[in-house]
Amino acid sequence: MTNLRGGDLSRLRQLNSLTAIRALRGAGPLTLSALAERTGLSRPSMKEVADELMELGWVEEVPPSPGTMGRPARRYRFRADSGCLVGVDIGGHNVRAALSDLDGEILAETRQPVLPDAPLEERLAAIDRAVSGCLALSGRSAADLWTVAVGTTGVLTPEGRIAFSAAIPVWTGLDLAAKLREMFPCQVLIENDSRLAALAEARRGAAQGARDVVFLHVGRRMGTGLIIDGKVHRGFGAAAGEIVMLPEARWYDAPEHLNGCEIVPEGTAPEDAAGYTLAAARDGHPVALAAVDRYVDDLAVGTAAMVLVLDPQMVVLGGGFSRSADVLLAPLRERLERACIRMPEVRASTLGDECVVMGAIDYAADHLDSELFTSDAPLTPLR
Amino acid sequence: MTNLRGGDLSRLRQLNSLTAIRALRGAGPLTLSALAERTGLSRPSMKEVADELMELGWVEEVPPSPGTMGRPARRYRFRADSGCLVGVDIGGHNVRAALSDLDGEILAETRQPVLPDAPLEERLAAIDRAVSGCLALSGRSAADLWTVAVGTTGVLTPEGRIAFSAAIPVWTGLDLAAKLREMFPCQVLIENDSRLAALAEARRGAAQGARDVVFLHVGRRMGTGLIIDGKVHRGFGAAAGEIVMLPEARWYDAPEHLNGCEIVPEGTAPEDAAGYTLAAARDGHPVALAAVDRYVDDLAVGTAAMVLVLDPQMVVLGGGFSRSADVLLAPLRERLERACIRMPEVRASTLGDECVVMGAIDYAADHLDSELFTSDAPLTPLR
DNA sequence: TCTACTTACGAAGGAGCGCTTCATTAGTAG
DNA sequence: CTACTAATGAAGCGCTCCTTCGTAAGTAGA
Repeated sequence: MTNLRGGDLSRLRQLNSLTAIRALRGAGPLTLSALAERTGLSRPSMKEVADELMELGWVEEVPPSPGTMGRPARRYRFRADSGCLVGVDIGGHNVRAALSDLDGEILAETRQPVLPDAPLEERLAAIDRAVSGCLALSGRSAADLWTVAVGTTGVLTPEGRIAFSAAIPVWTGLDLAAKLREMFPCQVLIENDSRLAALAEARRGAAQGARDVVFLHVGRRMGTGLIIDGKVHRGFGAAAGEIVMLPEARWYDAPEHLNGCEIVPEGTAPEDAAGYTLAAARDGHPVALAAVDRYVDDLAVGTAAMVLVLDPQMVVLGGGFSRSADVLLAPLRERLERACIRMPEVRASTLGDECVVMGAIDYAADHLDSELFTSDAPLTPLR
Repeated sequence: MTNLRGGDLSRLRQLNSLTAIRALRGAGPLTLSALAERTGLSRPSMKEVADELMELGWVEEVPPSPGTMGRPARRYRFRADSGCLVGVDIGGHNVRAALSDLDGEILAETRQPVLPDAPLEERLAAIDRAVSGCLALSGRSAADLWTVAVGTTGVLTPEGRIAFSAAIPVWTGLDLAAKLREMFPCQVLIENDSRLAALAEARRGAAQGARDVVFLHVGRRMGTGLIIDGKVHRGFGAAAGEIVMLPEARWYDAPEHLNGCEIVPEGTAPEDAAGYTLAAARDGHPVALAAVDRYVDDLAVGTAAMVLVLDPQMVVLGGGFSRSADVLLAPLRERLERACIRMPEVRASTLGDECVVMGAIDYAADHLDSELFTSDAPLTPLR
């Protein structure tokens, strides 16, 4: 919209090349005729565009599909393998990474355990190992890396520093963007992990197709991610979604209802306490059920606030406790039904632990798309 | 982005024509050379484009500006007067309307008083009178109308029905979109009034330039409007911003602190009570100050919720009570400072009573822009 | 009033891109 | 082996934009 550049003839060719790439990315290999039909170009013109894209390395020919009437048509496909994207999830206990092709198709995944109080260097080394592992698994080299997108716990600054992280003490104050740019000689993107999880759910998970989504990370720590108009909403200072900080929203202490439930046996590890309560509730234990009730009471307040503010199409329940979504969903729906003007769909996450890395990859792919399709620069040759 | 249409040569011309129109709309009359420079086209090509736009009626020549060196250059301007937009604000006590040219420049304004409990027909007639008045004042006819954008109190449905209106009882359940389409043979848009006020503040008022804005309508009724990424956020069911419905946000009864303050003299009209308290607070009356304190305490809770959820660049205080913004801003800022992770700017509305009509006009202009600049259809001749 | 200077205008020639058309080629079906 | 189908490749056309250059219409100064 802000673009005030008029066009040259070459601009038209560029437009058509991009349209062709988009068509190929949307559907598998296509023949020239199919491409021409989809892009609205004539076949001869389409041929010329395709030749150019082949020469630049963006597109390649695949063997014609046999068994058709008439002369077999050439087929082209987008060379999604000519680069790769990496998504990283930096959590308290694990660093996860996944590698995908340029279409976001996942090719390799790794996980590196880290202690929450591990020193900075150790965690950064784990990131390095996780990414290297993905590259090795998929037979790629660092030179193939186009974009590394990282999701991390904590409050970020717009520039990619960690303003504050409760889960990873040494993280607070770190200029993560700078560190990562030292490590990876490619585009580096940083986002909050809940926001990336939200994106993943909106693209491949429970909220597929929805353009306005509220993602709730329910676990020992509460977090949220907002998708607005199909995009991650980060806010002016990259601090959107932090309603957990508002006492009246009753989120901050909500998990304590589950963690501190009196039926949890002495000596249970703190990270397993809530799971114990939720499991007991599933079995119908009255004390556990009461605890879950109090938990959902609190959870519903902050959730209703977000729903009333945003009127999203869907609310997705993710995070550790969402493994017990069957216990939580019904009472949450019931409370929201009473509190909200328009009741959104409420669903459980379908992506599980890989949620954040997938969101990171989607985030990287989005960024790539916007660079490709909104830039005025002509297409550059690929290696 | 979703557009998969490749381009013809004519598409290139269309692109360049639109670019030229946009350049002309952005800056006043321009010479051919200036236009060529801005659009990146060569002068001869620009000439051709300009000729075509003149022929179609989108652009006209203005007399060359004298007193320059060299041969005086032709100057062109966008014919913003070749159509007009109307914005309407349907409130409880008044129907306001404003008429603008296609650039959103306001040419006429009218106001029609209506009683809150007036029958439906009477209010619709007032709308008609308000719009006709604008047309008459500006010497236009209904045929010049391109778009009518209407802001109204109440909760809307996405289709333009009134789901519920507390301020205008007969409004509830009305298919306003259908009624208005009967009345006006042009594009009709309907939005919530607070959202349009928010848009106006973001475009011409206190929040100019900000892309993420929370607008608070503080008055006898509370309301909000959200601007996200520069656009009105309406939500999936057109019910965004209704946090007033959440008891924990403490908005619903907040005005009562001011209305019901004990220093308000017996017999004061209900609509003047809060103003009395606020005025007394400005004069330092301790009881009034305490009431204002309690009011802002409540106001800050819901506001903090929205700020924490969205992390906007700015919060704008509008509505009836914002006339006393000097009394409210400082304590509100103080509370938000404590509650929020990142403190947004907090400002008072600068547009006053015409806020909603202006927002309606901006809304109409946005709609027109998106129709113009994203459509694939070639430019049509203008009468 | 005349000349020099500045700036815009307009016509001519050229290059790039996409379109249509049509003969040719490479398969399958009987 | 022939008929049919569908893709290919080359030729010719038209449109849009570009560059270049001579001309026109003003101002500034002698």
